[in-house]
Amino acid sequence: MRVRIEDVAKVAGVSMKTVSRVLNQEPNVSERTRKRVQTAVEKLNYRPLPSARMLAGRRSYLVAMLFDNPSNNYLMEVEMGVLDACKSQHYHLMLSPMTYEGSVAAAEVESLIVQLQLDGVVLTPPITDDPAVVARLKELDIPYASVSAKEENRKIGVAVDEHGAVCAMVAHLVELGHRRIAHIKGHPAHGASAWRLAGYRDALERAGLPYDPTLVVDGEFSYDSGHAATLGLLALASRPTAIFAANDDMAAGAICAISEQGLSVPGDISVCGFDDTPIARQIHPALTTIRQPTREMGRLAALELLTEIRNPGSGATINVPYALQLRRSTGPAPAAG
Amino acid sequence: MRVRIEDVAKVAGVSMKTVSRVLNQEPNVSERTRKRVQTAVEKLNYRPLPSARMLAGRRSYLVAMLFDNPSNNYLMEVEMGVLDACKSQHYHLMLSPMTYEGSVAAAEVESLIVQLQLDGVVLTPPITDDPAVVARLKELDIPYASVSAKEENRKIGVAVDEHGAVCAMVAHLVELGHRRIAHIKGHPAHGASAWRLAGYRDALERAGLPYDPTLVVDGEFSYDSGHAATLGLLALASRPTAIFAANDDMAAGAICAISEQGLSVPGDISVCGFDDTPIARQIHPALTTIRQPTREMGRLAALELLTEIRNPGSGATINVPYALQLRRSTGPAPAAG
DNA sequence: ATCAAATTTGACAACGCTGTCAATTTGACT
DNA sequence: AGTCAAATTGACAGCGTTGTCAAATTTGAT
Repeated sequence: MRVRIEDVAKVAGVSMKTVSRVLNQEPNVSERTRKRVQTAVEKLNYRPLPSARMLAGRRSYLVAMLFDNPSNNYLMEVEMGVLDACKSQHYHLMLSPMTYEGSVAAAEVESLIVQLQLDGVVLTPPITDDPAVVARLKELDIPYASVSAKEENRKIGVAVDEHGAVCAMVAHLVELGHRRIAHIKGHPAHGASAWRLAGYRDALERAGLPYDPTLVVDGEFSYDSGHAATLGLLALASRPTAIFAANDDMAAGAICAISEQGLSVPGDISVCGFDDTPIARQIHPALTTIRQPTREMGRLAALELLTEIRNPGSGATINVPYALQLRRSTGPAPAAG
Repeated sequence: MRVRIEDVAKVAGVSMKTVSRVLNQEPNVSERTRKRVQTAVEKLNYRPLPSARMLAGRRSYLVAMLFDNPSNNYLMEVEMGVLDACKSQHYHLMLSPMTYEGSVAAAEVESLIVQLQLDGVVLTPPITDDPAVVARLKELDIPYASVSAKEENRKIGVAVDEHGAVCAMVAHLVELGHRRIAHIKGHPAHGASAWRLAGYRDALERAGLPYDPTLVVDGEFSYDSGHAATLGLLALASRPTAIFAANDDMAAGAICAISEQGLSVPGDISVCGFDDTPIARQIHPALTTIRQPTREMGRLAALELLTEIRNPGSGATINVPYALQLRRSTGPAPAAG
């Protein structure tokens, strides 16, 4: 049979509550009784039952990860990192797909938190920047950590210097001699789209190149949107010699569109992406892109969250490094025509 | 404030116990009251508090999904399905990546089960066919469901008729006039590899075509292995006119290898895969492949597991349908040379 | 020795749910 | 209508722990 706190109390000759005090390192226990209780605990090899403490106490030792699937790959990587962190601190993870937007999502989040007594929440894009959800989280005063949130929504979490990364990428294209560099934007709901566009503009300016609005087209992070956007770009009177897509999927779509038009990558047009998802290595030519340590980001975000839970006010935002992955899809600009 | 079962009971006009019955799918509740309770649950957005049920019942209402990452995409789809099923029955999911093989994995599984008091386990390939893990699970006498396990390891779970699917695929190639059809095998640890090979052989036989061992080459489900295997095939004195790869990643590698050699798909060689992962639509030409309802499979496997937990002996294996996805990577065989 | 204040301890009621078992309703058959 | 068994529902007592608050003990100042 299971050893209960009552049994320990009997052996130690004290009340249940006193045993509980010792176990939870509460103050106001004399050294003598503390010793006695500890001896009894060891003798009986007693371990408190988690569910009973959760029920009686306040903490659930439960953390949720909220997501609205941006990409299976990305998500799985982040998830693995979060899982790592939770495991190391004896916390458990709840996964919660959010299929709705705005107020519906906010209500859903609230019920999750309240009903499961969550100790904290990990947010992944694009939920990181859903104003209703973030506002609700603040109202409920529950700790949350974000992965790649916009600056204004980011208190605790992890982020890469996307702006710097994009600048480095564009600088790489400029170095190869490109002067007409197009950009396919990401989905407007993602903070990343804005950063990447801003990085593109700044890099152009830094290189002394003009900003040409006709070279900046809409996309929404999907393969198809990249394909369609590129077709538009190719129809331009004066074609770009390089395309920087806001993510790899769109870059893959761009490469396909270019090939279909009988042009070569990178011979006629260089293409680069962002994220270094597996697809970057699985298309032809392999994609030049930017790698972020996705899994590590999940791990660090969760770690900061747990720190904050344990010690309110101590969580922070961590910056992780990006890395330019040069592959075959970028090359020297064709001789000016 | 938190919604309790008592509140739901009040709204539905029944007792707490009846609400509990509905939540746990217990028998002996009239359809009318069940509906009424469900409405109240939804209206209040109620979710049972895990620790309270664990404490009161003897179960943990916790199920784990064991995996040794075959592919992020596949895994995430299955996971979403499992999550669906769990949510509908008010169960919770534990994710457990298994990085080791054999006895280490078995020990890890055991400690998971014992420490978390798991009620059941969902197995995904290739763990479904890890003899040590399966044996331990049986010893511990804990319910488990498998997704696409080999027949001998499959008691409860879900599977597609892979053999039939492969036959259909090969028949499609034969219909297009192909006579020299190669096969790139999958990773030997996966049951799927064997089924797909068997399906290939049987389909050949059915079509009255000879089985040529030189046209069957090793692969391990990765893009690179498909690429390498294809190079070997192209170097053959008498090239195949079609390649059936055991999964999409390898098929993508095959297409890339063929293009690199200056040949065209499907003009010179047709290529087809298996799984219909996103990459199938993101390469050029789009891949003819076989789609299995991955997410639904996760859902059904979990559902069967929960059925078995609730009512030992009642879980079963479910067969789900496959679908041939015809795209641009297969076409008529080139005129015989 | 006395009393107030500070410290230490304990009794007991939650916490939110399910198991048990008894009460009630339903329905099939006289 | 009347009977009895089966199906459905409800009352209530735990499950093992912690929070609350009052009781007991110790301490320190006179």
